[in-house]
Amino acid sequence: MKFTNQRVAILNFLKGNLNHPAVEEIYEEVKKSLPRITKATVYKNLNALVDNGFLKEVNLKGISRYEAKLEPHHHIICKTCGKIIDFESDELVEYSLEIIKNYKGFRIDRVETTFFGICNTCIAI
Amino acid sequence: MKFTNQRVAILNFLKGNLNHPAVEEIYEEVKKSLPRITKATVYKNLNALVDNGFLKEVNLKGISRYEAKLEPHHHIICKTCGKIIDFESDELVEYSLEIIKNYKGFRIDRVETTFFGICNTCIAI
DNA sequence: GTACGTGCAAATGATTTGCGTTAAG
DNA sequence: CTTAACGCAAATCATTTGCACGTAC
Repeated sequence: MKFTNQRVAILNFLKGNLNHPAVEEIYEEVKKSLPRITKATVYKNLNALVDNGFLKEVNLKGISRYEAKLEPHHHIICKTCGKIIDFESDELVEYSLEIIKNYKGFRIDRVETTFFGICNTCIAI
Repeated sequence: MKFTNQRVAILNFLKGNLNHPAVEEIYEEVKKSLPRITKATVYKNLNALVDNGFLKEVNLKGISRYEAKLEPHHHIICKTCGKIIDFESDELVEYSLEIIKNYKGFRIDRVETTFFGICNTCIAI
């Protein structure tokens, strides 16, 4: 995989953004430094970066969102505004894998927990 | 909400199918008993049934899939063939909610764990 | 009887593809 | 130099919408 300017710009933007942005936002941001980039290029690069393990994809309501945080972790999602927050708990990962250990029929290699609720901002409104 | 023939047919099909089918499959199946039904109607009804709590939606790789199993449960997904298996563990639900209990900033009301791996069928191939 | 649902066709929106050109290694 | 990636436009695919007609309640 070649590390083109476009790819580096996308990676750098995502390394500094913990909000799990969707394609549109990534495109708008990267366009500031690379005005000739197209959305198709952003799509191709996001797919390549995910396939090569540089990014993780989170799908919410049919829309792909991306994060550069590669360590196993969990997500908390606000059902009202759609905000996604990372939540780290190795303890929860280990407990989940322990629970599934004796399940026959699958070789499990990854686990993720998703919490749903309402964030404080949306509660206040 | 009115319980039309179309809605009942969709609900009944999903109550007898644990494979989390996508819209296309639901449409093809329901069409057998209601040949004049359209895919738009299936979409509208699936949305209505989810909104009214008769179905749950599972999104995998940007495609919506549906299940009639309403109790909190977890999913095991085969990364190779995409098969989704239900996995019940009240213990895991409780443990997860206990872990998140002291997290400030969200009022959590639901949790789901997703396990990823390879199913025995795909391992054998 | 009336509001809600259906069927049809057309629109939308996210994502992908084909291809000639460009640049990374 | 050679191959992968870019940019552009067109295509694809899931899903939604508008509206006249039909039917559950």
